[in-house]
Amino acid sequence: MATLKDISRKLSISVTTVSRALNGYSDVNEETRKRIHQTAVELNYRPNQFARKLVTGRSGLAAMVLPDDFGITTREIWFEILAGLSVEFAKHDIDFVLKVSPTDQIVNTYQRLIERNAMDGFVVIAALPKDERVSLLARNDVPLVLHGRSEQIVECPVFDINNYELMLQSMQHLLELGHRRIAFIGGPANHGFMIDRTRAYWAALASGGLPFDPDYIACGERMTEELGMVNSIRMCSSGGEEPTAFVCGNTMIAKGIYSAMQILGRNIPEDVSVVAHDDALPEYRAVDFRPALTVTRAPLRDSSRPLVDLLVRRIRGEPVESLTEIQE
Amino acid sequence: MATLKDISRKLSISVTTVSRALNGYSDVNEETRKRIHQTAVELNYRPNQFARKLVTGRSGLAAMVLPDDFGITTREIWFEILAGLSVEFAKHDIDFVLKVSPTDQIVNTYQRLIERNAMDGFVVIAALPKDERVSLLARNDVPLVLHGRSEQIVECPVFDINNYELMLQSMQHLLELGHRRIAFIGGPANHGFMIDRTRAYWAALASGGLPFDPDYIACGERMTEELGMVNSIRMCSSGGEEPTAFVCGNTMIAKGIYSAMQILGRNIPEDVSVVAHDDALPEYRAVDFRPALTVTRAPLRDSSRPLVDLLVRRIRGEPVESLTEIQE
DNA sequence: CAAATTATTCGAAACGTTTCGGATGCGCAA
DNA sequence: TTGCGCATCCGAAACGTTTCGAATAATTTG
Repeated sequence: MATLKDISRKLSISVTTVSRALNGYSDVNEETRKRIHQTAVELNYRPNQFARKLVTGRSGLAAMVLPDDFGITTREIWFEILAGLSVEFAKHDIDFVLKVSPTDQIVNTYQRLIERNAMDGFVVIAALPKDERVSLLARNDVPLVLHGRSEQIVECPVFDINNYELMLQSMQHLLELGHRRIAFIGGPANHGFMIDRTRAYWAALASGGLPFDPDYIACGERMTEELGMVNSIRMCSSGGEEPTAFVCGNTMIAKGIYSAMQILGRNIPEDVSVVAHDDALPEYRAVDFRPALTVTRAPLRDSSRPLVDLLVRRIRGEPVESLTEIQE
Repeated sequence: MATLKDISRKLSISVTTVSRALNGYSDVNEETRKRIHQTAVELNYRPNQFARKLVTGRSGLAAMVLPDDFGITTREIWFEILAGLSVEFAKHDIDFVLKVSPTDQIVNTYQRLIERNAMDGFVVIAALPKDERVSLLARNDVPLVLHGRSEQIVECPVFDINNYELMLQSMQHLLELGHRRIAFIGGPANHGFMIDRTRAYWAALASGGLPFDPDYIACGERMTEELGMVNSIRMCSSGGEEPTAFVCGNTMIAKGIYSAMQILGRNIPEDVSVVAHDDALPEYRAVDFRPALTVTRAPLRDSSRPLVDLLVRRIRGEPVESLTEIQE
């Protein structure tokens, strides 16, 4: 592998100047810079990341730690997130490392990673209102970016979607269609996004002059087809009045409801309407539902880029105040 | 972060000795070694990977590059593989980096990674008989481990299952049950494992004195439920004689066949038998099939460890001849 | 007892960068 | 002429480790 020294020798120019030329400093003559660039290409020079890290403190590595039981979501969704992050980080010349850890060891894993000091930053998905991972990282001054808002007042960039607003939209849509019994099948109750959506659900009901029926809301640790299926069947066969519409936390839940309705012999959209938040996968895209599914969109794919951008800017030292982004 | 120098200073022992003590060299007194270890713990010392890399050439990083269209398999399967690798590499103190690349850029991605010289090794899954990735890595002397055999004579460790033998078992099982019309729904025709299985399929037919009917074999780039569904329906409704048994490339294909048979009103196992190779996911485990699915087992989960072990040993410089492992 | 061996320790160089603090030469104003 | 500012370049130190070669002291061997 060619090194700075090789270029320096070949051109009889000091290593310093070569380094500064390649890094775009202004105190090197345009002429020399050109020659240096040229020989760099000729010799197929690639900077040694490790030498660089040694002196700058940057490693060109970012990581995500995830639980081996998938936490709130599914393999497919995780993969989608991972793939997106990998691609986006690559654009910034950062290698993306994946750590899978037993669920009860997550914090330890972070601890070890922090101590080793080998990661430039972390992506934390599905932050809890009070999140131990977040406070640990923040305490140690390790850059991180959050998906989902956290109550803690930590200085870190956050990317989120406006869950309250999106939920409100879904509800209003259904209310306008004349629905009076609207069920909500969401996700894990303790997560920020679920709290926001539930608040919006209440608010919409209230604005429509409708009562809140606790039987019409379902939470679950994992937002899967199964969750949608099981809960919609329960709601439709409890003997009480059946809901005429469902709002779902994601499209997989909607898929589950579609199956359930088929089993129960209900027709969509004649007997029951289904709307969902489309955060999911191409295969689950709303357009592929028969009959079509109404959605509020904010696909996961689209969140990788803002997440990575925010983290990179944080790593570069931009002030955190400027680094919160809410997608409407 | 504490460094060797900190320990050295605190104990008035040279950096050299501290380093050698910590790395388990034999030329340091047991007594001093103990003291050094102790202060290392006290100071919470962690070796700086980058300094180490700079001098040893090892980075503590291993990577896998995968296509953004998932190649032959699905998100779930990829995730399962990734998770397994991450866990296993962690045991060897190696960080696992994930690179997702546009399918037509895969080789370029490898090229860049090789040039940067930042990875200790690579895992290559689903090697083709003549695989450009493999030859590129091998040519550049980069350690890699292969899942699936490659025709090329490259010096690299290989982990594989005995596809020929497993297929033979499945077929013999069905032949013993008296089946005469056995269909095979496999995977991508150009892959080594598929070639082996097809050979075994032929051999088994021949040994049972049965003719080979090209309508009874189906290949497909992606081994999904859909593949199983579409092809089994086609085979059962082509007008000709229907197969009485299916052998599947994996359990997802089997799942698709189960659905198809339900749609067509065929009963398993009365009307048709299904056996599969169980390489897949916990949710697709054979025991969960109703009625039960007969399988030859070699789950993906179990392959992470041998893959990682082989790669690590290769990186450490063990001779390659000893590094091929075929699971029966 | 001298010589050879062994056990233990260490100094210094090396890995490939970045960066601080000058150095040099030149043109230009005073 | 002197002094200043500017453009351009460079030497040397530093980052934290590993490792080669040698030094020292202790022990064994002949």
